[in-house]
Amino acid sequence: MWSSPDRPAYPHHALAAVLQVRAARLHVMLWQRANDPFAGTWALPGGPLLAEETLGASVARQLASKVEVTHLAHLEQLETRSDPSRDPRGRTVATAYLGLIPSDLDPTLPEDTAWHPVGALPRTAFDHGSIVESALARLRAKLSYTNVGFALAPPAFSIAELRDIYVAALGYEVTATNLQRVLLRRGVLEATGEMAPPGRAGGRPAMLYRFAAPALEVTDPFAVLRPPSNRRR
Amino acid sequence: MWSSPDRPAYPHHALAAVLQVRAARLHVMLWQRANDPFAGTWALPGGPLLAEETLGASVARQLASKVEVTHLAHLEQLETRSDPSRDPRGRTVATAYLGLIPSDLDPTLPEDTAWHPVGALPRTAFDHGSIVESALARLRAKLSYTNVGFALAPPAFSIAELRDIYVAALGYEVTATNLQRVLLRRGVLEATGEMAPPGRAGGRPAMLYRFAAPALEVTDPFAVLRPPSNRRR
DNA sequence: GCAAAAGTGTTTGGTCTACACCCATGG
DNA sequence: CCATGGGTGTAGACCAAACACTTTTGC
Repeated sequence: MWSSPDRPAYPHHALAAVLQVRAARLHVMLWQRANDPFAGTWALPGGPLLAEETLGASVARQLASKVEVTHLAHLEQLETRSDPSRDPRGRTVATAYLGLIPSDLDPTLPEDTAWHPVGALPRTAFDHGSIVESALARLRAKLSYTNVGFALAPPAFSIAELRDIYVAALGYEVTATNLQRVLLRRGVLEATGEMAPPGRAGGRPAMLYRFAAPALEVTDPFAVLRPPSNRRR
Repeated sequence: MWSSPDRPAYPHHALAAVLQVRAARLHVMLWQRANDPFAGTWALPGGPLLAEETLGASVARQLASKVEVTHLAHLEQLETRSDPSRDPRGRTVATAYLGLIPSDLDPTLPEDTAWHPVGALPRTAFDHGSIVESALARLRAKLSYTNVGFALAPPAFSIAELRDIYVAALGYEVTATNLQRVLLRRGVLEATGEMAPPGRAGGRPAMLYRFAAPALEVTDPFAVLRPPSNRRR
């Protein structure tokens, strides 16, 4: 390390707010601290940034002890927290990431780790509660103008299943009709050609869809103030 | 410091991409490095995070040596860069901020510091070129769905002047007519009641407007997938 | 045939773009 | 009274919300 009095150095942590829709509710993965400070409260998975890794690699490495990394369909940087008093033991800087896991996966978690509904968090450690809020806000915003849904949905799904995922993540009602039309028009979804078997009570079998792109894309970049159209030369 | 081999510590830098519209073009403030590495190239203002300050305070402090901090109408965190090789001298982590200065101000800069059009950057140091790109993307996105314009515009302005600012920042044409209507309908702008004197060539005098709120607000949060309206009970 | 569930047709409302036109000023 | 620039009126495109209606299944 090449720190000095006027170039002080601090341990840097990488944290992850990993979100998944489970049983029609959005959950966040937390682990329960055994030791002080904040013993007994719940914290985001994470840990120190090592010498030769980027923050992104660090988050992936730390999460590997919780879930298989291949289950993470999306990972993006959220924000960096630097309040000198955020850790009572001494100064740390922490960079938080948002991670998303498709709803069809159910990774086996370590003993101390569990899913918690984002609407009913237990007592949280450090500033982790407000980081979860940030993650939630980011996800909700991006569901509207990107295709992030791909990271919450299974590989194939009916529109009704997708609607349940969006409702859980957004926290308000969305109709299947409009969701289908918005996403199909934008080319975010495409039909697989398969059908889902009807439920036990009968009903028309649902067509199955998939997300057209397996990575994040901005699908509606300009809310307003669009660039001029080129219909006139 | 309480670092250890498995909790390594790194100097942490705070950087600022300060943008301003000058002469109808968007510029970024850069200073020219006198020493290696990257001697002669241009870098973002910034410096080490000190022991008792937050990143936000650090950016403000570092910028104070370049411009009066009161000139900064807006400052927000952008992203954190952690590539181990981003500084050839040794590992650093850097958190970049976006700063905005209204177009009517012309702070006197230090000798080594100058404004550069974002469309024609000189050779840049470290990863600072790509940080400027990030800042630009963030500003352009937020011009569309927030009132950030307040941080680029003077206290009062005609719609034509505001349009010139938006055109410079967005990089494409915007008509004064539509800009006025969009921003007035949303309540982002309000008339001051004053008029601008007509130009030397005559012409109808312009009404002067101001931004209704002096701080960042999200004015169009949901591009699509809006929550259901409550017009029916 | 009837209930259940999926999907389509259609209406309505809202918002933005584009462009024609009208207004207010200096020479 | 005409050129110059600012502002308004209005038509058209597009998009999404809402909701009625049709389709397809199990019983």
